[in-house]
Amino acid sequence: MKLRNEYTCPLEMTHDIIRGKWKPIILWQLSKGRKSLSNLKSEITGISQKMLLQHLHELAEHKFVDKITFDGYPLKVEYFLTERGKKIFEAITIMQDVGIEIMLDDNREDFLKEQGFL
Amino acid sequence: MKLRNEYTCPLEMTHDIIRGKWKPIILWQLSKGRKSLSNLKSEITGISQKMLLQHLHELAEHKFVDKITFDGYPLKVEYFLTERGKKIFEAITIMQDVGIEIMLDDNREDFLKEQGFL
DNA sequence: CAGCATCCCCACTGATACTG
DNA sequence: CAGTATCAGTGGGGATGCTG
Repeated sequence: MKLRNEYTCPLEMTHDIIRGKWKPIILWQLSKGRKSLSNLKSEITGISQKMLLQHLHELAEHKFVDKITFDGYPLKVEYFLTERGKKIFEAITIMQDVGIEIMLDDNREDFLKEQGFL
Repeated sequence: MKLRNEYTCPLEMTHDIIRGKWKPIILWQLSKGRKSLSNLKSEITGISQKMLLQHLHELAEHKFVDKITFDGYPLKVEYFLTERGKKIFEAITIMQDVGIEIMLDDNREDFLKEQGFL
């Protein structure tokens, strides 16, 4: 995700970092606890490994997530939210709530029930 | 902003709507009160009229903002946040806070003071 | 002042194949 | 299982000019 050259407002900074298509869902999944790459890949429908890694790197670069690498085979890595990551997760929670509102407006009540969001 | 065909989670819905480069700043500005198009244009540094209108339309389409059109000349229109708009504005406030954190990490304290964010 | 139409570029994304 | 490299499409965003 390319950052702008000039910022007029800190909000723009955070937004540029979060804008990626899969960023919020990644943060959402990580809020549930530590996850391996393959965990995340199987839990996030439709994401490719490349995008997952790319977004994880960008989130890590700005300290929203961090990871632990374990020695030995098979390879083991765990990703998790930093304090900063937990903080914007609060924002993501609000987005989730609003999303439910929108889908209700859109008559997708059945989908929401089916998926356990209601 | 193109919406996906399939959603696995309401969060993705909200995110797709907010993703646009200028959406959060528009919402931020509107949180201060009703604004005309030219108000917004002059307050948001770098935005073109085309993008401003496009993003306002998309936000209106999903009921984050609404507008009042007044009769007579010169033309007068006022944009404002809906209840839903005020709700995600809470999320945007958090993003602003985190943005300040990030800029502090990045030694942009002087910029933040200069702009009145500290 | 508010709003629409067009043209163009580049960044984001996706698919696929390969390495430790 | 974790991670990198390359290539191709596409749609988001910028510039500009026109209309009521």
